Amino acid sequence: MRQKPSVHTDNRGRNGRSPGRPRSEGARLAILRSTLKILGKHGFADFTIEDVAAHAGVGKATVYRWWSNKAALIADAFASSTTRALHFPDTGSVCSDMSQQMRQLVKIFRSRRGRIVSAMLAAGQSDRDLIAAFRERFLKPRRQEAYATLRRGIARGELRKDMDLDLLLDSLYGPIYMRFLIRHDKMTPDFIDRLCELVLGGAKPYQRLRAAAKS
Amino acid sequence: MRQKPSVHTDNRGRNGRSPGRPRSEGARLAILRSTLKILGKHGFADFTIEDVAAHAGVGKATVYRWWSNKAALIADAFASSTTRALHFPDTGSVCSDMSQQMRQLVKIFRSRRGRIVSAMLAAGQSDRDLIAAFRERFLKPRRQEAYATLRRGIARGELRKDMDLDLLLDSLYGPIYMRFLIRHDKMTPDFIDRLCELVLGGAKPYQRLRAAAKS
Amino acid sequence: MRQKPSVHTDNRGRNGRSPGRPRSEGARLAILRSTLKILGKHGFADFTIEDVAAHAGVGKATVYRWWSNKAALIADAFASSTTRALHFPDTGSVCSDMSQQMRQLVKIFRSRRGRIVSAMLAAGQSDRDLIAAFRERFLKPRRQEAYATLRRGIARGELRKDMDLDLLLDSLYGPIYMRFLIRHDKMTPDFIDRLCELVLGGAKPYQRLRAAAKS
Amino acid sequence: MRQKPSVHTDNRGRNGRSPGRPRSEGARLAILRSTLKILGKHGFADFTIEDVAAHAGVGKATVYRWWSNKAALIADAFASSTTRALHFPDTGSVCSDMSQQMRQLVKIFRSRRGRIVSAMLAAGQSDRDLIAAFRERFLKPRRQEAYATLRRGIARGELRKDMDLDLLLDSLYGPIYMRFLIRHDKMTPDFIDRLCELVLGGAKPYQRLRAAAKS
DNA sequence: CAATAATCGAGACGGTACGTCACGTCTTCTT
DNA sequence: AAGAAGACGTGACGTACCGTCTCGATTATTG
Repeated sequence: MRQKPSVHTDNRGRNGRSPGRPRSEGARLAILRSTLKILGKHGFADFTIEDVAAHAGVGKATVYRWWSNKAALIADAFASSTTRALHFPDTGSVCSDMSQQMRQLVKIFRSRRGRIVSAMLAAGQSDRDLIAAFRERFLKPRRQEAYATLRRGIARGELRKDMDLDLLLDSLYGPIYMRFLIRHDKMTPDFIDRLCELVLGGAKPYQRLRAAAKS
Repeated sequence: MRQKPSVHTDNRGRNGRSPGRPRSEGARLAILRSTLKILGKHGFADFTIEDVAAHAGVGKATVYRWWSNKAALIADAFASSTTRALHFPDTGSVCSDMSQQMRQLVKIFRSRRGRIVSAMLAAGQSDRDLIAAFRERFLKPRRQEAYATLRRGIARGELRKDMDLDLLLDSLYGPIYMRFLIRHDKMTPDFIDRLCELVLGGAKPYQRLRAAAKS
Repeated sequence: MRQKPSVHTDNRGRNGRSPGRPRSEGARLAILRSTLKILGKHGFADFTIEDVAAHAGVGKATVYRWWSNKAALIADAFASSTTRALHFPDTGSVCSDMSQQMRQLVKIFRSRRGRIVSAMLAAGQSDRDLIAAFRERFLKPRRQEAYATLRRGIARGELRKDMDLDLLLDSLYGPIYMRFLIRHDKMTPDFIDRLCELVLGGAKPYQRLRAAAKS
Repeated sequence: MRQKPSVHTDNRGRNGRSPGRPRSEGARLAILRSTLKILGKHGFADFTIEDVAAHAGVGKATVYRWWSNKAALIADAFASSTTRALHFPDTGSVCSDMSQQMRQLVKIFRSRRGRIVSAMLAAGQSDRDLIAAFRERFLKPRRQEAYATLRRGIARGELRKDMDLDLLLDSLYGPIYMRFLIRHDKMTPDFIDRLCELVLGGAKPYQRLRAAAKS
């Protein structure tokens, strides 16, 4: 994303190829991999394009040819690091569906890849394209799945029909992001469980409240 | 905070003053003001000490003499910008107590001072001292007040007695921070209201659930 | 001259032609013309092969295929710019023979082609092949003609029989080159005349000195 | 010479000093010395500011702070390398006065310092300030002395009273510069002697010609 | 009142990374 | 096989800030 646009005018011929030497896929991958590695190791503060190029065995100009600045490179690298294993299970209970996925997210946040996420969010605070990339590439795809999970919960009568799903999701994930970024408190599995219980508890249909109260 | 310690060996004489020219209060204030102004205008990305010094009409060395690095300066400037008007009212209802304060917070986040907060959180991602300063100077003082507000709610029977207050506060504020930093959704008063309703709804005592359901 | 030799192994077939596409004469000429144009306009300092190729509508590789480096290209371009009109007349007097040719040389030096000569001499200071090319292609051919002119003068008794012709020619042309390169003084026709008079005056046979003195 | 002018606005106070840290004389000298050393060793072609800075143990910015480009640096370095030993003796004969100095010049041209001169003249072909510096700093001072030497010759009756001294000097030095730059012939002491004889021979007063012829 | 001492603005210092440019080579498709 | 196109690794360019330093000037306490 956010490559230098002028370069990408689509002046390819009949056979669907631009003239000239084609872009080196090897260089592209090496750059993205080095970006992730360096971000994960040193964080954003001493992340230099020069390091990336050297580590990838690539000329600096090749980096700048395709990514207009640090932010674009980080966004692309982040997006390319296909975050597998963040899918939502279907256990028959919203609460456990959500908490299982949230635990996976926390696991990522605590891993070396978490540094990349925090670097991206940090850099995004002075680069609207970058934060937009985070939303589009990371947040949105997962939200789509989350909607489905929550709708199953509604169908099963676990959640109110008129619930604002975005509000609900922010209430579930906001606390995680907050603890991740401000680091004022732990992100334990227990925290996740009680968080789900609290928030999803507030989203129960009113008729179920009575039943819950009776039990 | 975090001044260079070696310089401040306490060799003051009888009358409680060091010899030599005393520190210029004017310079100190000019530096802090310039810091806030530049952070508010350009964010953290192109915030330079050189700019601060020039803008404050001060030598660079004067900045470095009193603040050991960018982080210390930002933290100090941030702390000095006494955030008035974030106290918690006592209306007799947790929900409205909290939502009123949260609305004030959102108002700050949307103002030019919000850029300073986001700059601080961004910079904090690669500087543990800085994020610690944010916690100590900004988060903690307000948390203390918040605890009191919530405890009043418990006393009034609006919240469960065994409620984890930190979890509850993170559930209330996390979504705000998340929307503030990721900017994926609005931070309207209505959002605050429904957020309080949802989360505090999940924190009601079980006996009140029955009552609520009946009504 | 000085093409890359390895490429030019003489593997031509029966009909005296290599297989494959023949070299494009159009490209060759366009490159040489662009070289001269750019050298004449900008001098050697910001003369780039990239410019030449772009200006000639030619791939960079085509330039490098036929000229091993900048120097070779400049030398070739310079040589190709057939310097017409620098022959020596035969007026019956060495002095006027020489001065007429020297005036033509000065006219060239003062024209746009002069920039090319000075670029070549400048570049030659860090490239022995280039300065050698200048000698072989520009200086030597004219020297051959000059020798003939001077020998006619000797035959006519205008110059000493044992005169060192190279010394004499350097004494005549050296001052021109010096003023051309250092630009400390004018290169007027009058300068040429008095230069010839001075130097050729010193080359007169001694017996003529008496005669000259008597007159 | 040719320092960045804006920096040098003379805003010094009463006591004749600008505010701020004064320029480091050590750095200045180290840079000039490194410049000469590198030019003498590698010539102009692979003379880099980066090398100069590294070799002088100096930041690149310090070089650029005081010299706006390569040319200015070379000119300054060249000028600072006070070319001792190019004075004109007073032997009582113009011919030997001149030839002795010219031999010294040739000795310099053939030494490592000759590379510096040729680099300067080469670079001067695309930089009028640089060639001007050569004239002002190198050529002119020596010309002043040369005029005196020649005038002594006139006074002694060795040269014509109305001789154009600039023409005469160019006729003497032009051939040396030409051979130095084009390298088509030797610069031996014998060459110098015969050059002086030829040119100064052409500058003798007419009455002396008779005498010379008689002998 | 002089001496001492620490701070002040200014700005040069040795560095490091920046983003750009041209080098000379290469890899593609076209002629 | 040579052509145009254009990406490649390399390395110097000139700039911007970093954090440190060295000036003269200023402003206090100490003797």
